[in-house]
Amino acid sequence: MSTTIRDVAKKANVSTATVSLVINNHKRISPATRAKVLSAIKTLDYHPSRSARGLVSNRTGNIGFILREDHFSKSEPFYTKVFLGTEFEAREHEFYVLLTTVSPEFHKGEVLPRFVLERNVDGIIIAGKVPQELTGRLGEYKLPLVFADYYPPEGKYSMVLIDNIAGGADATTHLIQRNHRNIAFVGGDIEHPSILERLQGYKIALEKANIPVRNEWIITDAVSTNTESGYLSAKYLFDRNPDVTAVFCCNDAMGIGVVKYLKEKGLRVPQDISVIGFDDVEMSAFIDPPLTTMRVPKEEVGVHAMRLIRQVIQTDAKPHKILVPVKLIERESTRQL
Amino acid sequence: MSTTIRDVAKKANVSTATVSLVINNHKRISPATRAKVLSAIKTLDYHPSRSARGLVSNRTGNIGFILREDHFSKSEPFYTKVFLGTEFEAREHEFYVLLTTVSPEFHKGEVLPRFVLERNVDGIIIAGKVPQELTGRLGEYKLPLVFADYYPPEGKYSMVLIDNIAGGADATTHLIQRNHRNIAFVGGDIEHPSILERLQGYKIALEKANIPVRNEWIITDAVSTNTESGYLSAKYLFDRNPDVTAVFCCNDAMGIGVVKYLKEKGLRVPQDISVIGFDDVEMSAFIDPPLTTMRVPKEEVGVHAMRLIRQVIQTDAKPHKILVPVKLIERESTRQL
DNA sequence: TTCAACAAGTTAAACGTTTAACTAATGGCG
DNA sequence: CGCCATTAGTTAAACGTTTAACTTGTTGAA
Repeated sequence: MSTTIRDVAKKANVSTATVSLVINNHKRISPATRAKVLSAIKTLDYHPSRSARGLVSNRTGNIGFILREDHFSKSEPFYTKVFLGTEFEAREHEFYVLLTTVSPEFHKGEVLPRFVLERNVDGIIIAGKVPQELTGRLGEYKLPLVFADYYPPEGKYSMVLIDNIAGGADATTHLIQRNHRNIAFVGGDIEHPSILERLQGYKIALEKANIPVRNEWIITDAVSTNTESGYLSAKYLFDRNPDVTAVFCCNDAMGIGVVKYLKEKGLRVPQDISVIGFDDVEMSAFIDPPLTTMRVPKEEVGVHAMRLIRQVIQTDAKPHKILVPVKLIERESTRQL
Repeated sequence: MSTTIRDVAKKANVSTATVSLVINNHKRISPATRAKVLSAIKTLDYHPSRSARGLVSNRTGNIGFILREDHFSKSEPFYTKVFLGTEFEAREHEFYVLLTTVSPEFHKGEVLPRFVLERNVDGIIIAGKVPQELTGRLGEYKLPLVFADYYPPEGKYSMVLIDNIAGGADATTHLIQRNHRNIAFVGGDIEHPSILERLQGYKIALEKANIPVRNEWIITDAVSTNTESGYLSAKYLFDRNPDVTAVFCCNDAMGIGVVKYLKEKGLRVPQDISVIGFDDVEMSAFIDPPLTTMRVPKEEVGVHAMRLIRQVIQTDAKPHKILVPVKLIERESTRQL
């Protein structure tokens, strides 16, 4: 078949153990032998078999990446980009990422991702909100776990999060600085920590500017955080509160829905109503008007997650938290009042 | 550690070979023993180790999925959805998909995806256009290969393709039926077979309707097929050909760019110019006006690709080609002249 | 000179499966 | 009854690595 460690050993006139030690950068090898072995490896184009390695060392070189089905396939390639960042970082360090999606209603009986059961990963990155049942069950296996853009109620894991509070505050402040006072917040699924935090930021900014927080301007009862929900939330909001002049949307998808509703209703953005989103999805630059938003560096989140999981695997360090900052991107959906 | 085949064998009072045979559905086992073994497996919650299996049987249960970096991260989650389809189908059949991206300019010296070198996949799905150098090099390994939404110059592989010719013809016919005669085609990167085929469909439809094909209405020299290129192509087109009344864009991304240009120029869509796209990207429904387009069932492409690769692996059948039909989605960017 | 300490490498077992080759039991047929 | 075929299961080798334990050779301090 293909070349094995034995072929290399023979060619370099050493034992297979030596070859293995070279591959794994063991110190017990002299520079001379190391060079000899490396050259043999190169000329034979040898690559160790993953399966064999995994079998004996219990390190597979794979990282699992778990994502909710609907998060992956939704129009915003948010988690796709997080995944991409993970992939880049993984490649640098000879890891592979096994992506699997889970259904949003992961329930008791459901089987865990196969890579867990078959011990085919060294650690797992969980991106986005996933059902509690899943994280609970996963916790029983003592696989290293890292969360990205979400964290479960029990806080014993490493995670990389977006600085949603600061972002939410910055977005709101942007509107306040443009003389808006009647600023609404639109966010579905308030259960999601990220969204809750953006709301927190909103409140913090208002309070700092001495503007009272009014609950009727905070719409958080949509089922989901997509364009459709944004549309419906906007309808609900403006039917009851015609005096609102600016809307901070918890993400661009909802923002786009809000804009859509406003246009249908005959209100102009930003002349009549200012709208700011969050995420800086690519679509946002192309809708009419281009959406002002908070840019979230998605790939970076993935890169950090991968670094964290490697850390956890190699040096079971204690839980660690990374906050990735966001940045205001001013386009044309907000204006001075 | 975790439970092994030996634990199961002991519990069921049989040899490990028997357990293995049961797992692999071998016929040589009596229903009684089979039941006994299965029950032991269940109570012990046994799952065979991937690594061990892979080592001895040379079947890893993994399928590689190769995609160009820029295709994966681009705003249209086209290939993301193809991947998702693959994942669904894979899960049904106990396969795993290892996704890896390659750089668009894969050159001579560059290393192949690691899952190839480390024999960690049983077959590979290549989605979208990839550098020739890559497919050539991959061909040397005799790994089963299946192409999705692209095929390389040498036609010895199985593939699943979108019926671009019929789709291109249908899109063009849609415009013809609405009395358009001056219909342009906008498509970047004509090297891509899909786009060439859509252009073919365009020509076929025109000829069938006895409308002469005019080369100055066919813009195919953009570097890429994104929104930016669509914008530039539209500029080029309309600067020279103000008499064009409808544009068939080779994909929605370019379509959106075209619409953007037209609006900036003060032309209304569809009152002044009709625009039709291709792909039915989710964004298309949300731009202003919502884009008429040809819907491509993306997940389905992935599902078929996965089925094909399984076929090739299990029964090295001869190359096989699947055509997935597309469907007109009429929205508001086209109108009767 | 002796011997402990170290450096550099080797030996061989182990990882958890699959599978070819073998065995034992049973049944059918002349 | 004797023999062959068939069925149902077992034995043991093999897959390609890693790694603990061992060996051999060298250095340098007492």
